[in-house]
Amino acid sequence: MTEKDDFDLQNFLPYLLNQAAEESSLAFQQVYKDRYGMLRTEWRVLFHLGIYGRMTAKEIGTRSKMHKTKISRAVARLGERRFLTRQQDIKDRRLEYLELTHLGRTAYHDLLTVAQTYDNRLSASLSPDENKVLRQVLRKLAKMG
Amino acid sequence: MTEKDDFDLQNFLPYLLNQAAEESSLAFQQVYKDRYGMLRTEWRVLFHLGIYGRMTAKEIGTRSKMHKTKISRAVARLGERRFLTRQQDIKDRRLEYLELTHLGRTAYHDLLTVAQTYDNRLSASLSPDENKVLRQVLRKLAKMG
DNA sequence: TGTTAATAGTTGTTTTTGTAACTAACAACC
DNA sequence: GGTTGTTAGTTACAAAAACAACTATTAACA
Repeated sequence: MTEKDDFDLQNFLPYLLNQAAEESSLAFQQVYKDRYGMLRTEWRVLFHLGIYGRMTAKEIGTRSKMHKTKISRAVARLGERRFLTRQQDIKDRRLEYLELTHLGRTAYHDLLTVAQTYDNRLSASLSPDENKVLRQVLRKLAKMG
Repeated sequence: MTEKDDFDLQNFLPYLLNQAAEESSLAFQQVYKDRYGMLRTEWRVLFHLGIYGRMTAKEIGTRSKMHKTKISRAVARLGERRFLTRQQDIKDRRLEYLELTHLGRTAYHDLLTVAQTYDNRLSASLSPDENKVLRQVLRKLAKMG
């Protein structure tokens, strides 16, 4: 992409990434939305706790790069619906440890199965090399500024 | 990703794609926002008209897969700010042909330059093979269901 | 032609998100 | 110990997106 006139929106990386991201998450979104009435921020918090275990909102923020207000709201909603419990740290009362309840773990495992199936389906449409390169490059891009 | 316990959020394609998309569009977003007060939908419409020329809102929708209400509002705002003109089709008065004004073309060319520089910078951080595979795979993913 | 269906685009209302300002608790340091 | 600065998390308000219902116009066809 050096000539001005050659420019194609379909080759502009941020645009292309966005299209692929949107398209590829649509079907999964349908599941967590229809089955549990969750938003994207909410399944993300659920998965962070499901995968990495008990942690604070701050830690979720560091790992996911989501803004703290998003996390705060997602946690509040997941708490109301009994998907997680919140427990204040006694030493530092600003901190709250979040942990999935039985209900939360059940939802997590259910969605995990869906996610895995879904990811496998996406992977299957790509060659082994495409898969490897894609994930590797995406991780690189996700880290840049 | 076959074992349940192996699941890593950082390897789940929809999540990974979203992270990369968000990160990679941040700096560009800053430019069209700060320089022209535009939203994502607005620069997209601007680019569609800049690249492909005069067309209707419907055609933009088909090409971009954006919902018609988003397009309608983006067009309205770009019109108010004199970035484009709207001209009703005489044969079919439901249709309106959209076309960039001189002001619109100026903004388009300015942002195009930024986009190209930006895309080049992203490309430069990847190998030629990574670049090729990435774009090819993203286009494939953007088209699937 | 008259009635029904389809299409292009808009508007109104509700959800979500983004931003900034806020509270509560702790830390640092004089 | 009292001031000042930080940090974790929440809340309030403004901006944007999603969704559904709407208008105006054309197409289809009995």
